Amino acid sequence: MNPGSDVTLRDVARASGCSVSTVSRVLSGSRPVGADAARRVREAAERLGYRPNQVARALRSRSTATVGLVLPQITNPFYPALVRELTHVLDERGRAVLLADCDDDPGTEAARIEALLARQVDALLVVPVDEERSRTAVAAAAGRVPLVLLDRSCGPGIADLVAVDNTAGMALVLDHLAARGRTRPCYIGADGTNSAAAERRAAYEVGAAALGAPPRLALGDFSAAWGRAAVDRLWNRESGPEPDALVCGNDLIALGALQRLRQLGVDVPGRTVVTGFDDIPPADLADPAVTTVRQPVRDIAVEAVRLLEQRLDDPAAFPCRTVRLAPQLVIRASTEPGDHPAHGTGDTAPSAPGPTGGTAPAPRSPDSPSASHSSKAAQ
Amino acid sequence: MNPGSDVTLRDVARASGCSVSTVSRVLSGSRPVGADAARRVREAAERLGYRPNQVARALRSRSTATVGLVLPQITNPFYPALVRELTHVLDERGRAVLLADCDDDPGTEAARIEALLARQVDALLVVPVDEERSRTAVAAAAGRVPLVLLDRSCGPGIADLVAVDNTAGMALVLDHLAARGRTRPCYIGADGTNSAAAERRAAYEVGAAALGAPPRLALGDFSAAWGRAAVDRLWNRESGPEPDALVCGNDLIALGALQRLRQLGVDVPGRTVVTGFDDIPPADLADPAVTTVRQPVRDIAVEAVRLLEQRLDDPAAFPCRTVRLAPQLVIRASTEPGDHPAHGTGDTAPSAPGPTGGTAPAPRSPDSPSASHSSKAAQ
DNA sequence: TTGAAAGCGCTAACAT
DNA sequence: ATGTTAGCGCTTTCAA
Repeated sequence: MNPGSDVTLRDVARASGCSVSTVSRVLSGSRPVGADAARRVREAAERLGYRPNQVARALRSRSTATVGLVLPQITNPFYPALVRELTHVLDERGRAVLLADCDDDPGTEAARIEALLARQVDALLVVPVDEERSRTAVAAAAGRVPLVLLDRSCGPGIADLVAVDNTAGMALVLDHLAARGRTRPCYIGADGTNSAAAERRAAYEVGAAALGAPPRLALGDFSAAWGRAAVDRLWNRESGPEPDALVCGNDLIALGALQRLRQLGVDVPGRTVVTGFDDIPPADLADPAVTTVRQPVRDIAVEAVRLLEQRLDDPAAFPCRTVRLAPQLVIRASTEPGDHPAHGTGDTAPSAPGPTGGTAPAPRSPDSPSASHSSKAAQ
Repeated sequence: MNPGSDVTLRDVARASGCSVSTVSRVLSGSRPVGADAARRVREAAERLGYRPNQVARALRSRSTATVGLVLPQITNPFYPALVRELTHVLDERGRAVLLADCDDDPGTEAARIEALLARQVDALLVVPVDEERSRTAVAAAAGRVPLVLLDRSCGPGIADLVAVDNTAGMALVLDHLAARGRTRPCYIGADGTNSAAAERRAAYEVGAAALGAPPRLALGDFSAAWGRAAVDRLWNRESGPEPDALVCGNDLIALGALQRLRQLGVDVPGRTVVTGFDDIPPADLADPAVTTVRQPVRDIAVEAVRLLEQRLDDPAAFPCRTVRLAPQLVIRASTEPGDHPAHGTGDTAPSAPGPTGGTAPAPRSPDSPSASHSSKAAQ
C-alpha cells in the first residue's frame, strides 16, 4: 500500500549488492562513486521506493536543513508575502521552514526561539517583536546558530539585519508631497517600540523639517483603528490647522484613516492626500487606492537567505551586517486625482530606481563595523 | 558563552551520578523514578543548561512532534488567521509546524508533501489546491501519516476534513437578502476546481431557486480583479436587468466589486447590496464595510488538531470523518444602510447561533460512512 | 526502582 | 572506488 514507508539504506544496499556507505554516497552525492555501482543503487532505490530519513541524516550530520522563522504576528498583512518568498527561496535550497508566531509578545517569542533551537534548526530568521524586549532572547539565540533579523532591528551588533530602507521610503513620500505642493502634512504613526516604527517616525521628522513643514505627529499603533481615531482627533478637535496630507506609518493606518475621512466627507485626494507604507494587498482595494511605499519583499527574502548561508558556511567570517533595500513609491489615487481610472490594480510610477540613501540624513544607527549596504541587492 | 549548546544526556548523567536511562526517564517522564534521584537529575540538568536534542529523540522514538502544514497560497488573506490558530493550538501540545506554500500548483503541492514526509512529520494538515488534481498526492500521503484536510475537500473518502459549512453560510446570506426584499440577486464567484468554490456556487443556486430568484451566475476566480470585471460585465452590457444584490463567493471578489461599483457611481447598499464570504481582515476596512460570512477559524483549528491527534493515537480507529462548522453572518454597511456609523469595526448581528444545516439541501457529498457532524464543535 | 546495552537510520572516519 | 566500523543523542528493552 505504501512502499517506501520503512525502506532503509540497508535494504537498498542489500538489493543493489553494495555496502551501505556506497549507497549513502550515491544518494547524498558526497563522494565520487563508480558509474555502474551508482546505477545499480539508483535502480534499487527507485524500485524499493526508498526515501532517506531526514531525521537520521540530521542526527548524524548535525544539520537538519531546517530554519526557524519567527514572526511577531502572522496576521499582520505584511508578513504573508514575506513568508511566501522565504519559503520558496529556502525550499529551492533544500531547506524547510519551521514557523512560529509570537502573538506580539516577547515572552512567547523567547519560548518559541527556545523550542526551535531544541529542534536543532540550522539557523533562525526573526522579525523581532520589540527593539528592546526581544534583545536578550535574540542575542542568546544568535550565539547558538546563525540568525538574521528581518524588517526590524534589535539594537546594534546583535545580528545580521535585512530590511527596507525606511528612511529612503519616507523621503520618497515627502518628495512626492512636496512636488504636489502640500505644506501642512501630519504624520500618523506608531510610537511602538520596534525599530521600523522608530525609523519611519524619525525619518518623517527630519524630512518634514527639511521641507519647512511644521512638525506634527500623531502616534498610536500600527492599526486601522488608530488610523480612524487619529483622523477623528485631527478633524474634530481644535488641534491646529487642518492637515492637507496624512503621512501614515503603514498601510493599515492609512486604510483606517481613509475610511474615516470618507465618512466625514473629506475629499481625498482633493482636500487632503493620504499615504501608506508597505504596500499590503488591500492597499489598492481601498477607494481611493492608497499611494504607498512598496517593500522589496522578494529581495529581502533573497538577501536574508544569502546572509544566512554565508553564516552557515563560516559563522565567524564577518561582524554583524546590515542590508538596507531600496523601496519603491507606488502612486495611486489617494494622492493623485483622476488617475488610475478603472483597473484598480494600477500602480503608476515606479520610482527610486537607483541606490537608496534618501533625502534626509536620518538615524541610521552605527549598527555594525561593516558597511550598511543598499540598492537592490547589495551583491 | 552559550551553555547548553552541546550538553548531552550523558553529561547530565555524569553530573548527577545517575545512569543515562534514569536521566532520560526523569526528563521525559516515561516511567516512575525515585524521588531524590529525580531531584538530583533535575538539578544537574538545570545547572548545565541541558536541553534535549529533539532530533535524537525523534530518531529513537519515531515521532518528531512536528506536523506539516500545506497551504495553496499563504498570500490568500484567509490563511494567515488559520495559520495563527493552528500554530498556537499545536504549540500548546508541544508540536511544531513545518510550513509549505504551494503557489496554487498541484505539482508543487505534491513535491512539498513528499518533502515533509521525508522529514518524518507525524502528521499533515493540508488545504488542497484542487479538488481533483490534488487527490493523488493527498491520498498517497494519507496512506503514510494521519492527514486532515482543511477548508477544502479532495473527493470523498480520502481523508478527514474540517471546514466551514459553506451551504449554511450561503443560506444565511440568502435569508438576509430575502429579508431585505432583494429579488434580483446575482452570484459572482469562481468556477475554480476546489471544493469550497463548488459548494458555495451550488448552495447559491439551490438557495436562490428556493427564493424564487432568477438563476444568475458570473463565474471567474476568487480575486478582486474578477470582482471588478464582473461588475463591469453586469453593468455595462445588455446582460439582463440590473442586479439589486451581488452575492460574492469570497471577500476579495466583494471588495473588488465594491470598488468598481463606487467608481461607476452605483449606490451601495441603496441600489445594490454586496456580500462576501470568509470575513478576511480588509472586509471591514472597505467603504461600505462588507457584510460577509465569518468562518469559525479558531474552531476549525481546534477541531482539526483534535482529529489529528485521534488518528495519531489510533490511525485506523475511524473511517474518514467530515466536520462542518457553522459560520456566522456579519452584517455591515454593504447591506445595511445607515448602520455602523463610525467605528468601522462594528460587526452587527451575530447569527446562526445553533447547529448548522442551512436552508437548502445542498451538495454535501456522501463523503464518508461516518456522520457529517455540524454545529459549533461537533464535540 | 535502576543500570547496561542495544539500537533508531544515517554519515563519516578509517580502512582497504 | 568501495567496504567496515563507529558512533550522532536519545529511548527502550532487558536484567538486576
